[in-house]
Amino acid sequence: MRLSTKGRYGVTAMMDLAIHDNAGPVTLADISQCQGISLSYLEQLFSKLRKHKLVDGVRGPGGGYRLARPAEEINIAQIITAVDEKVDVTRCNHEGNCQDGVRCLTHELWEELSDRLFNFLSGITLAQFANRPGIHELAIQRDNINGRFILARRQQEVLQQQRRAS
Amino acid sequence: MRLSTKGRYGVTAMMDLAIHDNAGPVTLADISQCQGISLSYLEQLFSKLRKHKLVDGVRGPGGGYRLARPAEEINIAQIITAVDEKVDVTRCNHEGNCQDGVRCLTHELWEELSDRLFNFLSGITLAQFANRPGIHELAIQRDNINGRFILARRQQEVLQQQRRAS
DNA sequence: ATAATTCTTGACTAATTTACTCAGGTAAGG
DNA sequence: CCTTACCTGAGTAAATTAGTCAAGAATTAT
Repeated sequence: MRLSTKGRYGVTAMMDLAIHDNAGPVTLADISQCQGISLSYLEQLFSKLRKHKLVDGVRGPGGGYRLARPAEEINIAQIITAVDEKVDVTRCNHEGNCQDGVRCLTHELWEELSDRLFNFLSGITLAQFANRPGIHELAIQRDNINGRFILARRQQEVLQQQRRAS
Repeated sequence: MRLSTKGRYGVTAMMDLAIHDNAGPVTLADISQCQGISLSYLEQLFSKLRKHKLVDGVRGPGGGYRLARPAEEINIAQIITAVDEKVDVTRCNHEGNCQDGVRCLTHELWEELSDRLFNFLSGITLAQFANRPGIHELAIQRDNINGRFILARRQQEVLQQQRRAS
């Protein structure tokens, strides 16, 4: 049982967008350099994320990608199915023709397993992780190390505004 | 996110053993023919299952494989880790050196995900599925169709004994 | 004994999937 | 109109999967 890098890269990148959500679009070049993922590969992944309405692309200078919805409404299962095509452990893709055209003895097991897996992953949203205490501060540090100065500065501003407000 | 056939075959085959647990050892040739899995491939899988003390091999005529422990004490996670090597979705195998030797921003996410996945799979035992109502009767039907007459007969006897006892 | 049965092991391989690269677009902003 | 950045599709090396093939070792039935 494993998650392909596709799925993992997808979630990691989406987490990046979620953390910088209030600081404007994030470029793939940034994510690529910062996380050590090939740019062209990221483009493929984001093409799928876009088709599944999870991100919006903003073209031109100052552009990049941003979440298509609030981070509260995006969960891990959505991301993984978008880039990885499936969260399904049955042999027959839920069709029930696993053994000689009939459902095998363990078909129910796999169905139940898939469903419970999916529910489990659906219950975890981007917001749950992005809003953890200290994660934004950590992200700013990282961004400065990685040369994402503009992003780090905008992020810092947002944070200070929030502090003044509270 | 997917389960390799290795993991699925492993669990399916173990389920077969669990269902026939009280009817003596099951041969790989039986499982192979009945479930349409290559014999040599099954041998590889069972070699691993044996090394992980999940099954016992009984050589010679009338031999086969049987569960090394009660079905209550064998869970899905054990089987999958035995044949599939891992239930881990981190990039770094829990080592925390995902990004340039340091733990990446989402390392905790993957750790938590892996742990929860593992716990989830650990909670499902072979017994839970093998003891479902009607599953033994269904297995006997299947066995007769598939020419596993000896196994079917022994199974039938055990069932009748249980009925008399209750 | 010896033949039949079944597990046991290891080396080898075709096919598929993964994780990319490359080469060319297209849209938006300055 | 030029730079930035998204967007798309085709191709490909490496790894993994899902096997095959061949030989041997232990056990039981005759």
